[in-house]
Amino acid sequence: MDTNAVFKALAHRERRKLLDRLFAENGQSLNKLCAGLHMTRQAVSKHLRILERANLVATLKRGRDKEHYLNPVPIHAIGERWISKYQPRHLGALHDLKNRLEGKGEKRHE
Amino acid sequence: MDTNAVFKALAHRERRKLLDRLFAENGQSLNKLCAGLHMTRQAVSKHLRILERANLVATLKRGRDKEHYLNPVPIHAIGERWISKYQPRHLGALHDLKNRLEGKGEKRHE
DNA sequence: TTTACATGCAACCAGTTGGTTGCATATAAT
DNA sequence: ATTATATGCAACCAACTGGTTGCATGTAAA
Repeated sequence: MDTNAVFKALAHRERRKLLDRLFAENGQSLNKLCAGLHMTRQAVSKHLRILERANLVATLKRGRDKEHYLNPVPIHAIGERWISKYQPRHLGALHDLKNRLEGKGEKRHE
Repeated sequence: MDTNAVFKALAHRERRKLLDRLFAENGQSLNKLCAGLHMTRQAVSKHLRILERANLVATLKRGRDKEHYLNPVPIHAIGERWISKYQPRHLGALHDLKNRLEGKGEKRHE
């Protein structure tokens, strides 16, 4: 998985909004996804291509529409490998702090 | 919290590497953090400022050194509000899929 | 077969990003 | 006091990003 592509894809409000919309209703067409976004269809298309390259959405051409489907796997992977690393895993922040002060090692990722 | 600033700050390999380094050893000085990165100290300083503005690192001037401390809170917040939303929360992917097919609503964030 | 609609593609452009170099400043060490 | 070290600041620059417009193409509807 291209972690960098995923982070870069997530680093834009409108793209996160698009994911949000697909989460709410999967399989929407380009035109449908454009509604309410303050930019041209072509701009939205570019954003969707970025999400697609990051493997966050998959597409399916059906008739003259292009359906967009959310793929949660890369987000899950980032959560697992990246986010959870920085979080208290056991009994809250105090326990975590204690671990750090004791110098206990942690697995590193990426 | 400025979610966008955090995502943008994370959308760069070297900046994630810097967080990694601070996770491994907190409180490092600018010079120490430069070691092994293929760019000038000034560039690293810029990256650190971006992390600082996103509230991902806090700094403390001590003598002629500037110490950098990791702040895991924004990452935690993103994990809570953003990442976990896209993840199976209960008994694995099948359960999650079942929920979606049943059209159960989920809280939305941002 | 026309006409309308959904999308694709390419050129272009302004603003941002990510890096550099050069110099200034502040603190520590000799 | 002098020298060395750690950092700060500003100007500059190439490359990338995020948007536009204009036109082409493919599919559905009348």
